[in-house]
Amino acid sequence: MPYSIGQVAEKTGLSTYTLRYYDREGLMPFVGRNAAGRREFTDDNLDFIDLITCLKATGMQLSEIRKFVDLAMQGDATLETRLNIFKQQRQAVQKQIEQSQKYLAKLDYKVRFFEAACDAGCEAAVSGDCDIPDAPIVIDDSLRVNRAKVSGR
Amino acid sequence: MPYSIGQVAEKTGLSTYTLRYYDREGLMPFVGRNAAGRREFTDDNLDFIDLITCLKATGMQLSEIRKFVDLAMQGDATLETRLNIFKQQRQAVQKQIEQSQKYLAKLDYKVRFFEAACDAGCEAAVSGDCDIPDAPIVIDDSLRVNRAKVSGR
DNA sequence: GTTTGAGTTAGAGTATACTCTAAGTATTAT
DNA sequence: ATAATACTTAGAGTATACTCTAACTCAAAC
Repeated sequence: MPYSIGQVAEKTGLSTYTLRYYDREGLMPFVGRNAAGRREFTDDNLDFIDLITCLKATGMQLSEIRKFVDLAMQGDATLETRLNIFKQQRQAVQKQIEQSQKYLAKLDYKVRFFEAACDAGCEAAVSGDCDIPDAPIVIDDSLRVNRAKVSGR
Repeated sequence: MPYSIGQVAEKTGLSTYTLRYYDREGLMPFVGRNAAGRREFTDDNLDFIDLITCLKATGMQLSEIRKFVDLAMQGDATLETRLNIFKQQRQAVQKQIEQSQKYLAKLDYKVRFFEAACDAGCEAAVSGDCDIPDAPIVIDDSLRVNRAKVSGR
């Protein structure tokens, strides 16, 4: 039993607007139509939409995805080209993750910094170097604004 | 010695257009001007721009960053609010990394699948389940299109 | 049989983040 | 002194990816 566009919207989390837009942009040339001209999605189609979502979410533009879809429709002659696209995208995602981990370290530092600042009652009392993400955070107690007497000690 | 907008563009990789746009959008209320009305960036300013870049790159919209900047300009009274923003953003990045790792697994699977397909000469010979990212990939040799006699065996 | 709900298209509108142009001012090099 | 270069602003233009509207068709429920 094929799925209607509304059912696919539910399953994928994409709006029907988005699904039609993707179709218009040539991202879903494989989707069939019934006698009344309505789209009929198969389970295979859903898998392909998941792949589109993966490529999109990892930073590939719709125009690039379109090129990939065109290659896929050409069949086995484009196997190597498609392999290379996936190799490249995999590498891109690896780099993205590395970069995200750097940003995470920076945000970790900021959390520690602002925890110390909240503790001291002011930013001026806290020093440290955010460029070395796990650098020590030093509180100058002479600058402490004992806003809230902190528990312990 | 303060930096001109062009020097900051070089250092940060942001264009002068983008820097002025960010300034206009209220993301850099801390940047000073000289007698001629030109922007003068300090090293501290550069650090803050790096932070903006970090928040932006981890998915925060300029309008949200603007709110954070406004809080930062209000000083110590907003320490806790800012701490919470960083806690939240850190969590968001952790989730992003987890999601990216799932996408990476899917792409890994696709690479293995297309390597097998290239080897067999056609997609039809290859089966597997991409939803279980490291599922075994099986080649049906009876469907092999010996396009290029592959080395070995 | 007619209302309701979901689908269809073409095309307009929106959001976000730039990116550039034009007209002008200031600084530096020759 | 003048030419080149880098800055200033306001505001227009662009890219990407949706998101919605209007007018219409079709199928099922009452």
